[in-house]
Amino acid sequence: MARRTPLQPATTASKGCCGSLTDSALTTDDAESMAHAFAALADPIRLRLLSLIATSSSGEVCACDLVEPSGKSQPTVSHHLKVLREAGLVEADKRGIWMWYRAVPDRIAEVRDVLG
Amino acid sequence: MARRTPLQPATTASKGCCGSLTDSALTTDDAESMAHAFAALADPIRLRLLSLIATSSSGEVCACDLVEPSGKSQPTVSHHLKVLREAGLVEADKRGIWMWYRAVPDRIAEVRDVLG
DNA sequence: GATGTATATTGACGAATGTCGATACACTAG
DNA sequence: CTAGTGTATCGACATTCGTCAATATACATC
Repeated sequence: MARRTPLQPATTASKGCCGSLTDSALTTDDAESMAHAFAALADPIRLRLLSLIATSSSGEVCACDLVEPSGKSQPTVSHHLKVLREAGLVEADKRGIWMWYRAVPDRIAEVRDVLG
Repeated sequence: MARRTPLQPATTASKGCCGSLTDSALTTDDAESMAHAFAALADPIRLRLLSLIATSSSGEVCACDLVEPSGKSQPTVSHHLKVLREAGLVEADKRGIWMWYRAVPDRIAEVRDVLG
C-alpha cells in the first residue's frame, strides 16, 4: 500500500461548524456529526415532508396536513417528523390540539455548506 | 383531518434536476431520487472518503491510500467507494493495478442545490 | 366528569445496511 | 506460465431502519 500523494492531514479543527468537504478533509468527529444530518435527509418521505414544510406560504404546517400527502400512516409520519426534529432541520410547537412544524433555514444552510 | 393551509400542489415538474426544497415541494419521484443521493452521504466513513478525495491536491486519489485513513478493512472501503460511485458523487478509472478516484463537482453541487 | 380528536409512543416485523473474512478477478513482474 | 499485489465480490452476521396496528397522552368540548 501507501502510494502517491501524501493526502491532507485530516485534522481540520472545525471552524464555525465543520467547513466544506472540498476545502479540507473532514475529521472523524465532523464526519460523524454530519452523517447524522444527512441520514435525516436520506429518506424520500422525510425529504417530501421537509419540502412541504419549507415551502408552506404561512411558514408553518400542521402535522394533520402532512399525513395524507405523505401516503403513510399517522404514526409513521410522526416518527419521521421526530427524526427531522432531532436533526435540527425542523422545529415544532403545540398550539391547542395541533402541532405546527417550521423549517430551520440556518440548519439547512449549515448542512448545505458542507457540500461546498 | 384536513386543517388550515391548502399546501402546494406538489406537482413540480423537475426543472434542470429538481429545484430547491425551499422553492417548491418535491414530487414523490424527485424525493426518491434525491434521498438516494443523501443516503450515500449518510455514513461517516463515506463522508470522510469523499472529503479525502475532494481535497486531494492532485484531484484524484488511489484507493490504496484510502484504506488506512478510513480505519476500515479493504473490502469495506471498496464497498463504500462503490456506494459513492453509484450515487454519482465520485468517479474512478483503473490505471495499471490502481484505481484512481475523483470527485464529481457537478453532482455534488446538484445535491447541494436541493437544500436551497 | 365523559367524549372526541390530534399527536406521540410502544411493540413487533421484514428489509436494508455496515462490517469483515475468504475468495475471485485483473494486472504486473519475473 | 507463475508469483505477487491491488481491488472487487461473496457469504454471513449483527445492527439499524421503515412501517403499521395498538395504545397512550394531551387537549378541547360538552
